[in-house]
Amino acid sequence: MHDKIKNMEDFASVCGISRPTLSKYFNAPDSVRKSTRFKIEAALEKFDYRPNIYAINQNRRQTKNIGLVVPNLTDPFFAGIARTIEGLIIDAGYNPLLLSSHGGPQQEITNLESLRSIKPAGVLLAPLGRASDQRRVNEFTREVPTVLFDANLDEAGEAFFGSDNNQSIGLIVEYLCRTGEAPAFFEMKNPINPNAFKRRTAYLAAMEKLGREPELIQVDGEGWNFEEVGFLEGGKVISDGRLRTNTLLCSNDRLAIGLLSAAFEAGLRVGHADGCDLRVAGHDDHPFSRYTCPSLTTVSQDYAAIGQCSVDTIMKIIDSNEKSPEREVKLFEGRLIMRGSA
Amino acid sequence: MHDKIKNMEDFASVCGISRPTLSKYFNAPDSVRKSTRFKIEAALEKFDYRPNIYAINQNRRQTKNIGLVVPNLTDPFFAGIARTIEGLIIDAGYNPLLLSSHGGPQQEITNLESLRSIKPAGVLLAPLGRASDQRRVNEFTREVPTVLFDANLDEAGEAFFGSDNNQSIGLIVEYLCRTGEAPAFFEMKNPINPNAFKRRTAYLAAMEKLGREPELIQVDGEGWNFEEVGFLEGGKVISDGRLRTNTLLCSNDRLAIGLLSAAFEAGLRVGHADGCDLRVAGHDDHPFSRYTCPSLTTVSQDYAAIGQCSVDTIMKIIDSNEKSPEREVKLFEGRLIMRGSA
DNA sequence: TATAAAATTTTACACGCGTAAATTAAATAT
DNA sequence: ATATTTAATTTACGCGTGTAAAATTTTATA
Repeated sequence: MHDKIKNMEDFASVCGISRPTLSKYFNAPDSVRKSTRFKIEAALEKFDYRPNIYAINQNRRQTKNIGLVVPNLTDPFFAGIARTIEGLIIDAGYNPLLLSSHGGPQQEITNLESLRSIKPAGVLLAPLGRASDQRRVNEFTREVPTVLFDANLDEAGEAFFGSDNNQSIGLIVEYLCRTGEAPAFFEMKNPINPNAFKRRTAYLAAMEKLGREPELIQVDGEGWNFEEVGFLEGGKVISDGRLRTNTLLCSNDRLAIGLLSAAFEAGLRVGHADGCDLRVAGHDDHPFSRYTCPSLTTVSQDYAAIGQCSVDTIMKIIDSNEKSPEREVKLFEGRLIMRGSA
Repeated sequence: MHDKIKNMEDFASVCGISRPTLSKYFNAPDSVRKSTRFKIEAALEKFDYRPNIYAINQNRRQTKNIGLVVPNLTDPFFAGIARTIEGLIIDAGYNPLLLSSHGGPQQEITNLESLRSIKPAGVLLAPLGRASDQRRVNEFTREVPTVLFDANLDEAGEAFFGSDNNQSIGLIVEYLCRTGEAPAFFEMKNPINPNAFKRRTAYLAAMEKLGREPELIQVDGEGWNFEEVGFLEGGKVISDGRLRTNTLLCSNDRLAIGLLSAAFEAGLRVGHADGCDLRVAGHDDHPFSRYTCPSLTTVSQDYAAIGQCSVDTIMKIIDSNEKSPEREVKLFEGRLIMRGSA
């Protein structure tokens, strides 16, 4: 049996080359002579050695770590985005570290703190939004190159990429108005997510543009348990007879999912077919929205593009090694997903 | 302004004590004299210093890292479990590292490899199951203290904690038989998850015990997109008139969610009320199962207990610093969650 | 083939901390 | 108050790597 390889020194000697050359190889295999590269790779076959990641990162100017913080991994929507972005980070040759804030501003800060101790080359942050501790998030983004996505925070980070709520809400409002009664807007009174405000504003603008009378149905409810809010408060709205239109546009799919459940229990038929009592639409194209009863008409966000753009940008910042003079903001268009509910 | 604190040496000098004493403090604040502790904490207020995590881990015999690998974070069920366990790991004074295998055996091995380079004190692994590369997983568990949960693998790891499928399936089969027609068992022909086999067997045993004729409805479909399988194949089963009973027990909630959607589109009324065409039950108490139409009757798994037990056990192994002679296996009972669908 | 230039490898030092062993200080017993 | 025990602190060394600068080898040019 071979001797135990304990460190790069040992491995260098069985390769027949010096340790620093090995170090070069591991950082960029093509940076060593082809003949030495073959020697190294032959030895790698025979011995099982891998560089100590702690020793590496202690000495590198920069780690190869990229932090990825999402507001809530329990939401399959964010879980899906996280997965996509993870893949992009790996493709870029970096090591993603996924953290969830679990809906809490304290956890969000804790995540950033623990990322800081890992000295990441950059961070992709989907902040909680309104609930975020803006001061401390800002503090963090001044120290670590950060790109925000999904939810914007005032002047935090080097760039922001998200959805164009004006366009996407406009799209579905236009569709709903064209195919039936004008929609009322169903949302939480005090939404956590800043996109919620944007969508409310976008709804009002879209209705005005179409010459329709807007109607906001703002319900109670705190926290991130949107389905429950949609179910409980939606149920009240239905039973109280507060609906003045047969069409509801929900601020997001999760509210819509709860609302659909409430409508079902109230015996209402939801859909655009003849004989239906109610049309319900959502926003986000949540993974589950295909399997609601009826399936949910919604607007999808272009998360392939948002993810790609976020990763490209953080890479550019890392490579250029300097803060860009101005904060880049780019919004991507949504796509109408027509299904059974509206 | 203060001088920049670059390392523990610098910080020790502004504290007025030696560096090794500081090191002791950071590893266990109570292990230093109270007077020196006050000195340190006063300095911590004034200066912002935190030990370099890479230097720490390079020198410690053991890191404080615990790997946590789940088969698929996109599934809110696992996302919820992961969150629970993460909290328990933090409470135990360790640092959780969450990785998802995204349903792929290759990714699972990649996750274990990347965990190994982090030299974790222990790993909690919910394996893919049948799809796992058992040989390589086993290899890993021989090198790193590992506790399996959710899905068992033959003799891998120091312990396994999961649900007692016999008990839980028995529970719901008994309930369904008692309150209506005996259930057929709806599942995938080639399920990925080993729990699926256990549940099938448990169903057969439960039916036999009750003196009923079992019926397996095994549908095509690959991968982890269970809702889609439930929807597409469930739809076929319904339209082909292959149902000989009005009661279906699904191998898991996600299949049931898809099936409910298919039943809805087929115009079937699902539920246990008069005039309903079909009863559908699931297994797992998936976070969404409350909001299906109708809400899903299911069996909840005791994940608080499974998580707690898994964490306690890995801690015990880490503390005792030795592999226990025999592999511990413990199964927890499920609880019937009665809702509208059955 | 000799020479210059470029690429590669080696030398030498640094990184920031953990920890065993030695020393010193505090607590307890006499 | 002194001797003894125990706890806290310091000395001294090592961990496994990155990297600048020096030395060497290879390649290109004449």
